[in-house]
This record gives sequence, structure tokens and C-alpha cells, in this order.
Amino acid sequence: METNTDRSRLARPATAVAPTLLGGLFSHDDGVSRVTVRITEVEAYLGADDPGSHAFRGQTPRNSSMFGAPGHLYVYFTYGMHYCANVVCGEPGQPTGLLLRAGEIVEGHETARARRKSPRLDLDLARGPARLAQALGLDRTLDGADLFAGPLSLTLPGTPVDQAAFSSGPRVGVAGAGGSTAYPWRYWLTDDPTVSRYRAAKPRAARTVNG
DNA sequence: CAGTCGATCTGCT
DNA sequence: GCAGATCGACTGA
Repeated sequence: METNTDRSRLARPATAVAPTLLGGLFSHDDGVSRVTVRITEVEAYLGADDPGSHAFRGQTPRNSSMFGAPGHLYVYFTYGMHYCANVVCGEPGQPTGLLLRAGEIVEGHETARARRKSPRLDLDLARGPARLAQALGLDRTLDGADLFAGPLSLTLPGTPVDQAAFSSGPRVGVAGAGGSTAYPWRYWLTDDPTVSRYRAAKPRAARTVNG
């Protein structure tokens, strides 16, 4: 008997789960205060066939939670200073998940503002995957944490958003083939102001080494 | 507003 | 060594 239907809904490839996550609520209670976002933008990553996925080249200590049971969090550290969080999907062993790219803060504005450096607008508090993770206070200590117990909680909408209410397109910041239109695996609530601005993945400019 | 660049962890070559 | 699922500060119009 499945006592948690939301968890079982996640036991599918991330591309199938993505639209059902939009409009859902994700909370982190650190023991002092709770911050909740309404999810407005996600990005799907699949395993073996997805060159844009961290799991494409197999399991490593960093990405191992992606290979675990659905309904858990995968948090990674990147670019030397940012955390990003994924909802692990698929059956155990299938490294598929959804990167939380943007959301609207609906609870804990003051805590979220305090965690973020200098947000000019509340709309920017969780606009972008690293911003969202920072506003929610997510870091590697929460990697692998259950989304349906403990400090985290995930609530999917009772009925998924209407098909006319969301859009999909190429992923952001994924270089090479993984970012092409062959993988239109970014999903967002159409016209939502908290959705992150699209920026095409661009190879970093070659830096002059010695002037 | 568009372009550029630093921060400095992680995994693969 | 190097590039990366990024952000924010800074530059020059």
C-alpha cells in the first residue's frame, strides 16, 4: 500500500514528471524558520542518454543520490560557489531528476532575503537555480535528504497545471548537444515573472594567460 | 542594456 | 589542467 502518492508520481522519467511539479510547493525548515517556494521552472535531466546530465558518465560520490530512490534531493556544488538542487525521479538506479530552476517565495520572505546577498526585488529571490537554493538554505548537508520527511517537504498540485499554462524549450546553460533543441527539457509556467531569463549556453571566453 | 569576468569545488583527461 | 546544469559586479554605451 502506497501511503505517499506524491512519491510514486516521481517514479517516472523526469521529462514525464516535470509538468506535474510546476505550481507545487517546496519547503525547507531549518529548525529556526521555514521558507516555501511555489515552483515555476524546472529542467529535466535523464541519465544514460543525456549528455547534459551529471549522471551521463556514471555514478560518482557527488552524484550518487541521483541514482537512489525517487523523492529525495540531489544537491551539488558548482562553479566554486553555488549550490543547485534536483528532485530525484525515476525508479531506483535510474539517474533522472529535475533541477529546480526558479520559484516564487510564498513563505519566509524575511529569511530568504537575509540569505540572499542583495536582492533588489522579491521576484529575484529564487529566480535561477543557485538563487533558489540559497534562498531556501540548501547545501550539501541536504544531499540525499527525503523530500517527504524531516526538514524538507514537497507538495505536488492536486491536479497538474493545464497544458496551456506551461511552456517548454531548450535547457539553459547546458553546453553542446545537451543544450540543443533536441532536448527541450526546460519547463516553466508561461509568463510567470519569477522564471529565470533565458541565456544560451556559451563557451567561456578564452582568457589571456599572461597579458 | 549587453558584454565580460572572478569566485574556486568537482570530476574527468 | 580544464570546463562546468551560475551569479553578481563591473564596464561602456
